[in-house]
Amino acid sequence: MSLTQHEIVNQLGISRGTLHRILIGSPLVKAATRDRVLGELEKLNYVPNAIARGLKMRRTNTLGIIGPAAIKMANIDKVNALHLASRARGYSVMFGYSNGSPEEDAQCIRELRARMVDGFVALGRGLPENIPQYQDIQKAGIPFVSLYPIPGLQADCVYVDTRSAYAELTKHLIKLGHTKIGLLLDASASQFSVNRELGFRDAMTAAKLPIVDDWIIHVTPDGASEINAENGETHIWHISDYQYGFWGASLILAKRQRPTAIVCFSDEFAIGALRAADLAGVRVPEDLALVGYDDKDSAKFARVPLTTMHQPDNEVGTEAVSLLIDRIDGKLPPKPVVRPLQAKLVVRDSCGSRLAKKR
Amino acid sequence: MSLTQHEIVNQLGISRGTLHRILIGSPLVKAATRDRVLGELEKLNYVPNAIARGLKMRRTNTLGIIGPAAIKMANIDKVNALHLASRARGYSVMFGYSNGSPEEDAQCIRELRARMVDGFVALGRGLPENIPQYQDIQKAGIPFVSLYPIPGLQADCVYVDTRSAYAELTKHLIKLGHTKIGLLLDASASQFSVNRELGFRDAMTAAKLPIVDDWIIHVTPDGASEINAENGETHIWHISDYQYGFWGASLILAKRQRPTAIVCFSDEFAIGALRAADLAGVRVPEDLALVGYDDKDSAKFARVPLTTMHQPDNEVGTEAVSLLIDRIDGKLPPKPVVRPLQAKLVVRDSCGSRLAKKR
DNA sequence: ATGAAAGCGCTAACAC
DNA sequence: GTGTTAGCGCTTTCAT
Repeated sequence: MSLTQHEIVNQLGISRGTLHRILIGSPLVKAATRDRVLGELEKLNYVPNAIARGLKMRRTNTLGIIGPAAIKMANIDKVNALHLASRARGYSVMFGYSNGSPEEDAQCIRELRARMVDGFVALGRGLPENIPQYQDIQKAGIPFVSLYPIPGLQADCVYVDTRSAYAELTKHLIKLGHTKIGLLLDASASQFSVNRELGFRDAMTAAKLPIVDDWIIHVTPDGASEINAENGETHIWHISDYQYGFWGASLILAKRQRPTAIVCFSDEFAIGALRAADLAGVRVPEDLALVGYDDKDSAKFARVPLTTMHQPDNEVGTEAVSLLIDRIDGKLPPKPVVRPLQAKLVVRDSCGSRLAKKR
Repeated sequence: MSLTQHEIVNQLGISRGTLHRILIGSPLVKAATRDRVLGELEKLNYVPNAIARGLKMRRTNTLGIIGPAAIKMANIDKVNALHLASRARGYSVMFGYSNGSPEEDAQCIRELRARMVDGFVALGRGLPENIPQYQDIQKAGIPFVSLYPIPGLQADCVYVDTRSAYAELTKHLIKLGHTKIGLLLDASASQFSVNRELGFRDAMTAAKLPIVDDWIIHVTPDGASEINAENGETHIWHISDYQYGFWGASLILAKRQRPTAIVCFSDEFAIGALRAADLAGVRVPEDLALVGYDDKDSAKFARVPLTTMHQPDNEVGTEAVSLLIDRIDGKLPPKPVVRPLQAKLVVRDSCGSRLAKKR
C-alpha cells in the first residue's frame, strides 16, 4: 500500500491541514515549510489515494462509457479518441461492457454508478431498446452525453451526421453517372441504419432517381433480406461486418436486375461486398461501384481502395469529453447542447471516378 | 446521488449492523426483518457505493490494464476477452492509456494505483523500455500478470507462444516446397518481433534452409515517405500495420533476388503486402506465398484469403484474469505461474496449398 | 438477534 | 500560518 497523509504528517512533523494546503498549492504556507515538504514528498514518492478523495469530494474524475460492446472493433477509433481526450483533461475512463441486452446494459450502468463515475458517454449500437437505461441516467441527474442522436431523449449530443454523410456519398455516385444504386445495411433498427437510409433516400429523391426496394438490403445474420425480429441471438454482433457485407452483396448480385453501384454500411461491409463481387466475377468498379463509410485503415488497402467517408473521430472524442466535463462542472445552461459534425468524402478507386477520368 | 445505508437505516428503523448482515446474507437476522428489508431495498433500488466499499475493504474489484496503446486495434480481441472474463468474475477494468513512453507509462500506473486497482495485466507492445515500470509494480507487491514473457521479470504470465507459432507457420511453407522464404517484421525490439524471428529461424534451421538477410525486413516508419502527421497523429504507432506491411513487401519485391514466400508480422502486414504484390504485378499465391498471424476477421475476406495462425484470445483472457484474481485472493504459492498457450494454423489460400492440391 | 462505534485516506471548515 | 476536527459511505469488532 502507498503512503498516507497521516504517515507523512507524522514523519515530517507538520499537520494534515498544512500538508493539504501544500498539496493544493495554497499560498497560506510558509515558503520554507512548503519547499521542505515538497522535497520530501518527491523523495517519498507520495501518490494521493484517489478512492478516498473521490469519496470525500463526491467526484472521482472518472467517465463511464456505455453501450453494447462499446469496444467493438467498429468503435475502436472513437474509443481511442475518448480515452485520449479524457486523459488530456485529467479524467480516467471505465467501460460498461455489456452484450447489448437491456438487462446487462442496466447492470453495467449500475456498476458504473456504484463506482461514482462523474458522467456517462453513450457510444452504442443506436438500438431503441437501450433508451430507457439512458433515461434513467438522466433522471438521476448524472451528466450524460451521447455520440448519436437518441430519439425521445433531450440530451447533450456530439455526433457525426450520418444522414447527410450518406446523402453526400450517394450524390457522389449520382454525379458519376450512376442511376441504379443499391444500399447495404445492418438489419437492426439502429439509428445508424435508419439515418444512413434516410440520407440515401434524400439524395436519390433530390436527383429524381428511382429507389428500388430490391436493392435495399437489410442484412440479417442468416443472410436473408428480411428483418428477423425474433432472432433472439444475443451475440449477433460477434458476426463480422465483413461477413454481413459479403452476404448482402451476394444477395443483390443474385437478383435478375442489378444496380451499378452499392452504398455500404461501413468499410467492412464494402470489403465483404468486394469479395462477393470478386467471387461472382463482377468487376469493381467497372461493373459495380462500391462505397464504404468510416475510412478505416483497411479501406486504403482493400483490393480496390475504397471511396468512403472519413469521420472526425478525434473531434468527436474531444468535443464529447469537453462537453461532458463542462456539464459535470456545472458550466453549462440546462438546455442540452447538440453538436453535429460532418464526415468528409474520401475518393479512392472503388467508386470508379478515377476510372472515369482515365477514359 | 444514490441512497446510502444511513438513509435506509433511518427509513426502515433498523441499525446499520442489521442492514449490513442482511446485505451479506448472514443468517443472524430474524427472517421477518430480513424479508421486509429486502423487499424495501428492492423498491428503493439501493445500490451500494463501491468507492466507499473499496476504501474500507482496501479492495476495489477493479483490474488495471496497462501497456502502450492498450486498446490499439491489434489488441482489440485480447482486450475484449479480458473485459468479458473480468466481468464474469465480478471485476471491472480500467485502462492506463499511454503513448508508450516510459514517462506516460509510469504516469498511467500511478493513476491506476491511486485508484486502488487490485491488480495489473500488462498487454503492451513488448518493448524493453517498459520493463522498469512493471518491476515497480511487482516491488510494490501488487499482483501482476503479463500477456507476454518479459525478460528479466519473474512474473505470472499467460501468453501465446509466438516463437513456436512462427516455427509452425514457416514449417507449413517449407512443407509446401518453399525454400526461399522471407520475413516481414516490426522494426521495434519488442518481444513480439524477437520471438517471431526466433521461431522463423528455428524452422529454417531445422530444415537446413538458408536464411537470407536480404529477405528479413524490420520495417521502420521512415521506410517510406508519408507519415500521418495531418491528423495530429504524432506517434509512430498510429501508422497502420497495413502500411508497414505494404512498405516492407515493396522493399522485398524490389530486390534482385526475390523469395517465393513471406512470413508476415500480422494479418494486417500480410494484407498490406498483398496490396504491394498486386500493384507490382506479382501473383499471390502463384508467384509469392504470404502468411499472416492473428486470424482477424479481415484475414478471411482479404483478396486472397489469408493462411494465418489463430490465437486463443478468449483463453488468454480467461486464464490471465483467473490467474490474477487467484493471486489477488492469495490462493497461489509465491512461485510465478507461467502458462504458454498455442496458436493454431488456419490454412486458406494465400500460402498456395490449395493451389498445390489442384495441380 | 441487534446496536454502537471506530476507522479506511482524504478534504474543508473552523479554531488558534 | 498552522493545527484540529468532522465527516464522505461502508465494514467490522465489540457490547448488549
